[in-house]
Amino acid sequence: MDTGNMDTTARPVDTVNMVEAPDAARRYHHGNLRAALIDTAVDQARAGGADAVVLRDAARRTGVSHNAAYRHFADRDDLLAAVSARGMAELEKRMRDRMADLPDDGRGTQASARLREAGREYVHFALAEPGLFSTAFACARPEEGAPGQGAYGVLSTVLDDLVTAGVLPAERRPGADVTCWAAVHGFALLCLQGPLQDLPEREREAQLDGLLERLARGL
Amino acid sequence: MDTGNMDTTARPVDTVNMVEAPDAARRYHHGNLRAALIDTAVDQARAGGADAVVLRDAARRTGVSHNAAYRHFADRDDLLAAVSARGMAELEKRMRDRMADLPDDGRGTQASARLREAGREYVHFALAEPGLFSTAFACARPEEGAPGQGAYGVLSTVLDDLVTAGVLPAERRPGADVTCWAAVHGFALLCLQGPLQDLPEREREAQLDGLLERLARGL
DNA sequence: GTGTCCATGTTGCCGGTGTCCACATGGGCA
DNA sequence: TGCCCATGTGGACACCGGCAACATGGACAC
Repeated sequence: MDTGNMDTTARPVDTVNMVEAPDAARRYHHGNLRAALIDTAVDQARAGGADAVVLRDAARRTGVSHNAAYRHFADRDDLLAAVSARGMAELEKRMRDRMADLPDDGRGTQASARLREAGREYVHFALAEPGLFSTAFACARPEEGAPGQGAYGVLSTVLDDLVTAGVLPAERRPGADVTCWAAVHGFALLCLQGPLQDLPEREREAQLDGLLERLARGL
Repeated sequence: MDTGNMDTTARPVDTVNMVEAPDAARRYHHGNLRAALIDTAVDQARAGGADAVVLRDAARRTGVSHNAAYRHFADRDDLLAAVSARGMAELEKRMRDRMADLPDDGRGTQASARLREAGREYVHFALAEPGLFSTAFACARPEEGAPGQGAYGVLSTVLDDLVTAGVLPAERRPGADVTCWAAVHGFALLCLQGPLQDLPEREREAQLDGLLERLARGL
C-alpha cells in the first residue's frame, strides 16, 4: 500500500473546524479535505461509535465524492485511526484542563485530590462522549503509550506528584499507573456497554466514589 | 417486528455441538437450525470479534440459505446477542470451574486467594478468547446483572465469603463488587485493544499481580 | 505567457452484506 | 387423506468498502 504522499504521520492532530470556508470549499481542490473528512468522521463516531463511521457517507457529508477520501486515507481503518487519535487527544485535553484547575501545592492532600479528579474526569468524558471514547480505544494505535504523552501521561504525572508529596511510597510507584487506569477504564466501559448500563446517575456516581476511594487506599 | 415463534427468550443457552448429525442435517427442516447458527456465529466471533459475525456467511457455513436465519433471529443484532450470551456463559463456567478447584475452607487466606484467582481467571479468559470476550460485552443485554447469576454472581459469592471469613469488614462490602469487576475488566481491555496490547506476557502477568494486590489492599 | 506534470477529485464498477418479499416444501394434525 | 403453517428458498434492493480509469487544474519550469 503506497498512496504516494499519504502523509499519515504528520500533524498529530489535524483540525480544521471550518464552520464557513466560502472560497476554499468552492475550489476544485478542497484545500484540506483530510481534516474536513476527519471532522465529519468524528461527528459520526460521536453519534454512533466506530460502526457509525462510514467512509462513503463521510465523503458525501463533506460535499465530496466517495473515493476522494482514498487520496488521504489508505482505507477505512486508517480514517478510524485518525478519529481515534482525535478522541484520545480530546480526552487528554479534558484531563489536562481539569488538572489545571487543581494546581499541585506539593502537599499530599492536594495530590490525592488530583488523582481522584483525574479518574473522575476520565469516566465523565467516557459517559459524555460514549461514541468518541469507545472509538478512541476500539482502534487505538500502540504508540499511544508514549511516556508523558496522552491521557496516560497525565495520570503518570499525578502519580509522580503523589510520590514526591510523600503520600505514595516510591517502591509502590511501579505499576500503580496501570492499576489506576484499568480500574477507571473498566468502570467507564461497564457503564457504557456493560451490565452497569442503566444504573441511575446518582448511584453511578456513588459507585465511582467508592472505586476511587478503594483505589487510593490500595495504592 | 413479529416473526411468530421467534422463541428468543427460551433456552438461556442453546447448544447443539452437532459434530455429526447425519439424518437431522439431511432433513429439509433442519431440526435445530437456531443452535447450529449460534455455533457458527460463535466460531466467527472467536476468530474475529463482533465484526466478524456475518449473517449470510454463518448461514452459508451452516449449509443453509441466507434468510433461513431470519426464521430464528429478528436481525443480526439478535444473533449477536445470542453469541454474547454464550460468551458470558463460557466466562462464567470458566470462573466457576476455577473456583471449584479452590474450595473455601472458611479461613481468610483461602478466601483471599479465591478472589485473586477469580480475577486472574477473568483476565486469562479475555486474553485466551479475545473475540468471544469482546463480543460478549459489545452487545451485552442488561439482564446480565442478575444477582447470583453470571460471572458477576461468582464475584459476588467470593466477596460474600470474604466477609463471613472476617477479612472484609461488612460495611465495606457494598460496592466492592463493582470496584473489583471494573479493575479486572479494564485491565483485560487495556491488554486486548488498548495501549497494553503488545506487552510481553511475563510483564503483563506481573502487572496483573500488582493490580490484584492493590485491589485486595484497597477493599 | 505557455506548456507540462502530478496531486487531487470524479464517475463507473465489482463483490459482499443486511433485510424485505413472494414462493416452495413438507411434517403434523384433523 | 388432505390441509395448514412453520420452516427454508430464491430474488431483489440499497448500501458499503475498495479498485481502476479518467478529468481537472495549480504549481512550477522555461
